Amino acid sequence: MVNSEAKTPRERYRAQVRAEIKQRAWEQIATAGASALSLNAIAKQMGMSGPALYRYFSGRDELITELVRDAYRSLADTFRATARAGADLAALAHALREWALRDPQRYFLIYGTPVPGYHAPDDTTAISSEIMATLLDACAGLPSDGPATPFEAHLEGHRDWAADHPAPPAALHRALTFWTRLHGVLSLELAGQFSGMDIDPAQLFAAELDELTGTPSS
Amino acid sequence: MVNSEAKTPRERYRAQVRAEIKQRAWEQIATAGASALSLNAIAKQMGMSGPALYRYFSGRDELITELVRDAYRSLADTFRATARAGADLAALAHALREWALRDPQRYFLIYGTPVPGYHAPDDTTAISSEIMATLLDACAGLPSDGPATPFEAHLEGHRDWAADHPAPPAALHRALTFWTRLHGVLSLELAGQFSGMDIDPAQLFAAELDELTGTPSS
DNA sequence: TGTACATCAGTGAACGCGCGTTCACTGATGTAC
DNA sequence: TGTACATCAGTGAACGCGCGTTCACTGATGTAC
Repeated sequence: MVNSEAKTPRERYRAQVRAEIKQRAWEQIATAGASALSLNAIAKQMGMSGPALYRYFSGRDELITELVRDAYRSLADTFRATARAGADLAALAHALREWALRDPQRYFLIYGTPVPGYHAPDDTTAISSEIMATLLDACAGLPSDGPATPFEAHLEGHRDWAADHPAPPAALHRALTFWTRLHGVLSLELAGQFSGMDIDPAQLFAAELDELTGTPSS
Repeated sequence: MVNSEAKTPRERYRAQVRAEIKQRAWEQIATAGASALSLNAIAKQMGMSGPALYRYFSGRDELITELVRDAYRSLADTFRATARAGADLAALAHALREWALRDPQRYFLIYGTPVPGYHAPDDTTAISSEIMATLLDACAGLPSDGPATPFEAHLEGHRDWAADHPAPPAALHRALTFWTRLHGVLSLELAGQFSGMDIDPAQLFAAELDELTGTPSS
């Protein structure tokens, strides 16, 4: 276990090729969506034969699973880094938006239309609750405005998710609305639903964010 | 043009088979998602050969386009009917939720992850703004709380969408947040994102709705 | 009412395609003595 | 330092599959006289 970073040239090469496969996969997803991801196409792009990829991934499913995991990890890391540098909701919101805009299909791979059959691997739910935990930390500090709502009463009983982060119902509520409202704007924006009407999605996003943080107008 | 409803037996039969094709297509989409829709599979289900379907649709694309159109029409009709029977936002919200829950994949076909290449046919945007118009009517009657926000100032200049429905910026704003917030909750619910944490999506939906209508607690 | 013809739904064979995946193999790279 | 061997990346052929789509055709249904 000592010096587990030490890689033989072969290991280094393997990691490098694996990385290139994933990168091509992302390009393909960005271009034609996740359902169009094809091992053979990736191999052709890399100037290799199709079966060669089976040295690096046991099959298409493992590759997709890996991409999903990486996407979650990337978002979780972005959140963590943002939170570390002064955790407030606005910063998290903008980090989220930038992350989503950088690669819309990556966002959709996580939060988009689910494929009825497919079930995400178990460890992604762990990363997902890590994201939630970061969000909860940022929500805990805020003043709770107004009395507890019926929904917060509902949350009172079931606050055992985001495991080691017990939080008051008001914070849970805010974290949830942060998530759903920003996702609402973001996903419709990325899907191009605002493109007909001339609305600036960034401003709608900002308006929703203002209402979440209590800032009347930034 | 007189009596355009009068159908010959052949026309009746054609319409019937067309309808069955679409119905099977919906079943297939509900089961395996839109990307898995296959003409041959539909034909097999109906006990016909693949090429037979080309009597009814010029190809796979036309079928999908038709399904998208029907989905928009269905939602627009639901909204219209709801609005006619006493238009308030809560009724529209519940109509939307029920419509989405009845067939999640139909909801996602419209508001879900877009396929990078595909562009919806033009007439769907017309139906889409019909939906928006209904929503705007329901928003117009509500009292505008508080002063105009920066976002509403932004809307002031560009309120020419939802064509013949000029509306004050406050109503536009409320219609947009109605849409994005409820979509936020709904799409995450339908995607199963709440399934890990034990939250009742219906209550979260209700909480968001309450905040939209100004009801402190229903 | 009966016959001749046109319309048209549906078939079966075929085309070309790309997919995921397996298998036996070649040849280069690394390891052990 | 040099030789013998093991490891392993990548190839090419092959399998079976399902897809969308075309085409020439059969046979039933409807239409016109």
